[in-house]
Amino acid sequence: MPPAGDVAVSRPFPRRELSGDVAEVAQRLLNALLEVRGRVGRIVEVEAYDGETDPASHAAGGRTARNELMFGPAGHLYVYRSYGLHWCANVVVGPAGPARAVLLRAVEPVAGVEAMRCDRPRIRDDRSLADGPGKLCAALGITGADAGADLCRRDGELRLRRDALGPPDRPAVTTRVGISRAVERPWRFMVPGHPGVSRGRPAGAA
DNA sequence: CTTTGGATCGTCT
DNA sequence: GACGATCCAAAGG
Repeated sequence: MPPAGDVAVSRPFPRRELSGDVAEVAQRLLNALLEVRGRVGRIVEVEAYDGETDPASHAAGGRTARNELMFGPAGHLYVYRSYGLHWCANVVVGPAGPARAVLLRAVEPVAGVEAMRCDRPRIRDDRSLADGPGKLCAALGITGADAGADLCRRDGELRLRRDALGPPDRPAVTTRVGISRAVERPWRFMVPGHPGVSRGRPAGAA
């Protein structure tokens, strides 16, 4: 039996499932596999950002050089630098035009864990390797050089995959983390009961 | 367990 | 010139 998360028993994430209501697409991405040059994580926490209609989105102010990728076709990677220090990764949601995207906030490491530990030597507990949007990129090795990558290709260095484990029937939902506008929208989705979700407190919480 | 402050720089006002 | 879709270590209960 192959180990859980083995990309050999997975298939490309269908691009058509990455278009439509951004909150629904976000939930569809839960439990999908993200493979980056041999390292694999299972997506356990995401947030939806609804383009120019969403005051918390990077696209709220319209098209700029930074957010350009968000306006493009579904299935590509939008990467940005947070606080001048950390990389954060989004899956662009279709159709092209509205700048919808899903922020990947946490993955459970399932392959290439040695390489992740090697890149993050200060992390003692494997549960903390990728339980945050910046930590996820550090663990998987995602940087600005990966911006624009097509995650739905069979042969890419970065691939979004689906295995036998589908999205949860009833994902956990809260408001989004770390934002100051549109804080009331319940657009953070998590695999229920999973230990590997980020530490951030939802916006709008007491 | 929780809270706090520092790091650090591209982007847009 | 201000502000982040953050992380970490240190200090306090």
